[in-house]
Amino acid sequence: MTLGWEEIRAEVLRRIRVRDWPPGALIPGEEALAEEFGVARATVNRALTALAEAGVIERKKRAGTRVAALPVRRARLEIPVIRLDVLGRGLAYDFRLMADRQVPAPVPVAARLGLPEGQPMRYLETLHLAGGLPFVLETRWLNPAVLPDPPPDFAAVSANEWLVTHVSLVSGDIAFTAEPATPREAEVMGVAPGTPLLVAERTTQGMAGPVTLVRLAHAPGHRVVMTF
Amino acid sequence: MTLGWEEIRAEVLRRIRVRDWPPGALIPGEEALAEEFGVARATVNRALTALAEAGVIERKKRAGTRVAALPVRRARLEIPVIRLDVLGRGLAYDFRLMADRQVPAPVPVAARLGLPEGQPMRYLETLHLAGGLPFVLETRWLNPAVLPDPPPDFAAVSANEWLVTHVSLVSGDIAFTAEPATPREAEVMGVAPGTPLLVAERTTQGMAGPVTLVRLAHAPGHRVVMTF
DNA sequence: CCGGCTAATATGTCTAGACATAATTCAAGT
DNA sequence: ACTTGAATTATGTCTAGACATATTAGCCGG
Repeated sequence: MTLGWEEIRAEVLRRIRVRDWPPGALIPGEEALAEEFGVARATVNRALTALAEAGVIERKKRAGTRVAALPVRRARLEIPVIRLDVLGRGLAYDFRLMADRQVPAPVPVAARLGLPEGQPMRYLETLHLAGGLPFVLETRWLNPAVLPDPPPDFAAVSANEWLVTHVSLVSGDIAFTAEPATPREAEVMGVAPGTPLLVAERTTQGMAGPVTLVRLAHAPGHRVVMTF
Repeated sequence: MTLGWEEIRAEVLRRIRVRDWPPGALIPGEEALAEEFGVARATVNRALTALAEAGVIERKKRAGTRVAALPVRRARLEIPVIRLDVLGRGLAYDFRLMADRQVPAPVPVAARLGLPEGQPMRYLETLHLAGGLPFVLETRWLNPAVLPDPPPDFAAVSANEWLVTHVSLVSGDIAFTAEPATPREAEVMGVAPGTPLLVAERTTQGMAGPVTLVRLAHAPGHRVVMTF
């Protein structure tokens, strides 16, 4: 039986786990491991590269490879389109466009996106429903420069989904916070004002500049789950 | 100038972004791309493998490579040890061990970890401080089977940090929720009961079974930030 | 028309060898 | 002592070719 790179990764990981190679220790070079396992150096390299990406080891040219002393655990969050998220929970999906206006960007919004203050923006408020009940209230500021002419009908396709399929998003970030429901959120979602809501705030940048700032206020009890 | 795999990845990504290759479309095979870019197939493979890991494309043997129709955006969360998280914010770190008891596992805890009900467990309550102010209240159930004899002094090293460096964690998950501060949390953290708190609940499994279930209640206003 | 076998094909992985690059060590030279 | 530069070394990447594996398309017999 001949070894593949995944088996080598597993074996190296095992030795780290049983503290054969304790945190901070230097592990043998690729050449030595290749000989030990009877494979080409490239195969060892593939395995170690994968472990480095996972944060288990740290590699430096000339200095060699060492076991990460304080392994940074990385969790991956897959952010699906809201519709698929709901369907994935076995619930019926629907949404309602609650507001759609052209408004000058308020200062905090403009600042977050790096746009001039007062720049006209599309403001959208969409309530996503799961099984007929409020699931997420989406409050979105959209840079109209990214929209085609004529603009899409966000009452037919949710802005969430239209953007994913029609705009090339380059980078962005998400921040999760716990916030008391605003009066508006309380009213729309049918909860008491001040109820703790899990809020995700996302900004995204496209190729041609800032695209959107969106606040997703999740219904009480919502859990965002990640595995590592 | 000769092309490397990162440049090929960038070029393929560019073509996807400008919709040269729209979502759902089949892109040329590795052989064809290799010829076009004047590199070996392995180099193209390296580039495409990276894009597939990022969720931009989907690859299947025989069927070829196609642009992901609904690109699932993946965000990565790096979970540092709390001490480093605080120091990284430029604040002084300290912690206080508020409780340390041996208690039979309550049903929900035992169930979440897959341990028999009533199993004796170590219960730890640690308040982490940033700049002298409450930062996180850590409520931890720890499987004593993973502890050495004699057990470490969690008043000297926080359980959070001791576990990372001394126990090989194999897998686990994190869930974020927004919850009203319990009376205990309100008292310890100096906030009004019911204040929305961002709560992270983590379970981790080691090689020799379940390790710990921990609830991290973050001070109001805490943001968990991820980039993608 | 359908089920199953077979051949074709694109990706997945491996090898052996080469050169590139970064980082460290150590020897000069000022 | 301090700086500069060259040799060394481990990882990073690339090549050309090979075989492995999954999946599909098509053929063929019932």
